[in-house]
Amino acid sequence: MKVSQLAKVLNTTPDTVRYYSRIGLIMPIKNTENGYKSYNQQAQQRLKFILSARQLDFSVEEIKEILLVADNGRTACPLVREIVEHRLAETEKKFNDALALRNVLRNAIDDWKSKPDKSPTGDMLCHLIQGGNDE
Amino acid sequence: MKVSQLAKVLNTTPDTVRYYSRIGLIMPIKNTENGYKSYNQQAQQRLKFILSARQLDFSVEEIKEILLVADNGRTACPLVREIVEHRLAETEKKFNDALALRNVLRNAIDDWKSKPDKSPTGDMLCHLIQGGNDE
DNA sequence: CTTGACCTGTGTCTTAGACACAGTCGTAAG
DNA sequence: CTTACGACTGTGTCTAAGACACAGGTCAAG
Repeated sequence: MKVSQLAKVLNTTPDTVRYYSRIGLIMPIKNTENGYKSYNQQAQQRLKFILSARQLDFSVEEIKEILLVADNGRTACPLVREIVEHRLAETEKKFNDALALRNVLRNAIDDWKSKPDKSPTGDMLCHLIQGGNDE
Repeated sequence: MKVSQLAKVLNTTPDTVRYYSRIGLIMPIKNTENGYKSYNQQAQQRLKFILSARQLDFSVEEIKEILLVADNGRTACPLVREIVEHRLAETEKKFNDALALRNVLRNAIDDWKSKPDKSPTGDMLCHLIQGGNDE
C-alpha cells in the first residue's frame, strides 16, 4: 500500500500519512527500487489508532508516548485516562476563553455602531480600539 | 527607554517587545555604542495600541495592515470593523468546537469508568480509544 | 579592579501538518 | 517501441507569536 492509498482508506490526507511516517509513528517499508514507502496491515492498524486519538484532540507527542508503552506490551490505559482528563480541563479553559472573547467582541461591535470613522492623529491611531470612550 | 523598561510600563514581556521590534511593528533607535535598542514616546504609543488590538485577538499580521493604513494618514476604522466581525465569527466557531469536544471527552471519561485496563494485543493498542464498544 | 546579578540582541525552537518542487509511475496514443 | 502527460512520490521549507538558550554587555557594591 502506498501513501495516498492508505490515506484514502482511512479518510485522511497523504501529507498527514507522510508526517506520521517522518516522525516515526508509523513505519513503512522502503521500496528499494524507487524509494517509495510501503505500508502493511500493521501500519494501517496503527494509523487508525492515531487518527482516533487525534479526534480526542490528543497531541501527536502524547500519542507517541502511548504507542511507546503499548509497544512494550504494557497497558496504556492509565496514561490514556490521565491524558483525557488533562485534555478536558484544557478544553474547558478554551471554552471559557472563547466565551469571554465572544462577549468582548460583541460589546465592541455594539459600542462602535454609534461611532464614526476618524483619521489617525499623532496620539490616536484608531479611536475605536484606543479610546476608552470618546470625548 | 530600553526594552525591559518599556515592557514593564505596558505590562508585557521583553520578548514580546523584541518580537514586535524584530518584525518592524515598532521602530526603536539603535544606540550606536552598545547596539541596545531605545524606545521613544511614539514607540510606546504604538506598542500600547498593538497590545490593545491583541486583546481583541487581532493577529499580528492584521495589526501590521492597520498600522500601515494609519501611517499613511488614512482611517483604519473600516478595516478594524471588518476584522472584528471576522474575528467574532471565528471565535464563535472555536466556541462551538470546544463545546463539542468537551462533550466528547466527558462522554469518553464516563464510558471508560466501567472499563478495566487491558494489555495491548496484536490488533488492539488500547481498547478505550479503539473499541467502539467491547465484546 | 572584580565580582555577581541583571540586562541585551540574535538565533533557534515550538504544532501538525500544508505547500512547493523536482523526480517517478503508469497508461494511453502514436 | 517511444512519447506524452497526468497523477503520484519524498524531501525541504513554511507557518504564529512569541519562549528560551546563549554569549556578551552593563551597573552597582565591595
